[in-house]
Amino acid sequence: MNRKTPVKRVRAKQRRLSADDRRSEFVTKATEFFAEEGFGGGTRALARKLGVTQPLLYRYFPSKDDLIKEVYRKVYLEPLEIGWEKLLSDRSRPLRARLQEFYEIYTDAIFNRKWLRIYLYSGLKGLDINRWYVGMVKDKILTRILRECRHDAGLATQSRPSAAELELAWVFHGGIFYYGVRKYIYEAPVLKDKAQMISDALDIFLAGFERMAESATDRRRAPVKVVG
Amino acid sequence: MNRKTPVKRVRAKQRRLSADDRRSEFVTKATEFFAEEGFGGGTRALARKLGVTQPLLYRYFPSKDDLIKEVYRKVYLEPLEIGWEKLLSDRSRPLRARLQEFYEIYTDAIFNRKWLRIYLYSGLKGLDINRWYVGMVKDKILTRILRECRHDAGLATQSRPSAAELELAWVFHGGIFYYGVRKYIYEAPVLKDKAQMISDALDIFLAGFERMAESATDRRRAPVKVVG
DNA sequence: ATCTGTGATGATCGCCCGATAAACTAGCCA
DNA sequence: TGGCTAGTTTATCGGGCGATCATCACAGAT
Repeated sequence: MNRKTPVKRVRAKQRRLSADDRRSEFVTKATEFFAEEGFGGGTRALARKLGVTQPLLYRYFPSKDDLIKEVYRKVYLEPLEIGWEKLLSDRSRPLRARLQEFYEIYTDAIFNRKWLRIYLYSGLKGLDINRWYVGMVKDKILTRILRECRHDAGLATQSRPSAAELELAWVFHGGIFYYGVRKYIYEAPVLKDKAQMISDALDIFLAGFERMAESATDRRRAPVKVVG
Repeated sequence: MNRKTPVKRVRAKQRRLSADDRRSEFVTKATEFFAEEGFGGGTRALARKLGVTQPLLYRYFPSKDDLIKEVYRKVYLEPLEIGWEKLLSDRSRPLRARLQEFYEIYTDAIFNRKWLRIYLYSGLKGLDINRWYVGMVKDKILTRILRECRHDAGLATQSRPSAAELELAWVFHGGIFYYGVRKYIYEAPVLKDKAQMISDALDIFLAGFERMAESATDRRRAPVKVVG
């Protein structure tokens, strides 16, 4: 911004940061704060963490709710910067390798205490942005994965995935997601090697999909149902 | 319970319930209340829901925290009344049928808005009872399932499950659990037929376990790892 | 009918919360 | 140097919170 200061740059300014920098710094720290304390955490405690006084927050954000909304925006948009669309759909590479790489990168982005906690808090509040995210996972990740699986199995890729297919993908996706919850929310011991967990989960998902595809090809029936 | 009342039982008492009944009624309603509002919900609003005044709560519970603890106890112990130990270990029935029935009953017990919300709230707070429950799922459910799987595959059942086996079971279990989260927390559309979801998930889990067991029998190697 | 113990309430305390207004202060330009 | 403006703090308000206490109301014993 308006940063001239031709000379005398010697002493860095200790406070008085530019408004934009200050704002984004506040949002970043507020994200960590609310991740730990929940959104019931007080503005005074937050200000203490920021090293400023509480009323100063209200110079940058009209209300606590507005600050919280910015926290959501930041957190929810973070993992979207990966650009997974191309990664998943790049048919010059084997499907399994694409899926393995995608889930390694995706979980690198969301498997941390901060992201998972804010995600769960907002999910419990039933916020629109949470519903939006879940819908996006369905449309941009699971549907895409299923289309690639169908292509790989030599099936038609036009039609939308069946409800049973989608559920299979959700259970697979949720199983991986729950690894992060166990590790960072429950703080329970998990298999150290995240990549191997993904690999094993992929094994059984792909095997399951093939099986479902076969039984759907042989005759037009619902997937195997062998309840005793 | 000094409940004599030899005659005159005609008119049921409209208020003035016995202390124990009142207490458990409070805990039940408080569970619903905190499930919706979170534990930040106020005692006044809770009392309004109960149809009494706020100070009355303090006649039955020394503090809000004590009431909350009773809510936890009630919620966490609820699904344990099933008696799954025998169900899972009854080798007179086929393994798959046992697992199918167990997960249908277990999810009947925990897949509701109340249970899942309280569980997630307490998980985010990092409460001991939550850690205890996660450990119990591991020891009493997953380890047992894996032992039965090993028995079914003709493997030794003495040794504790390997970390990779446990992770496989966790991903499977977590995938099913996440179905409930999607339905009752995110309120997202899910496959209507819960039993079929369980059946499909079981298919791929059992197939995955067999595969892992085979590769572990052939040579003592880690499960297939086919990253391209 | 009166007494007594307990279920239930009204009034209130001290505290912390989100938010506001006024006062102060540091950097910028004439 | 003397303002002007924007960043920051001090003081404070109204309100809701958890919790307490004195008081009221009612069922059962006498």
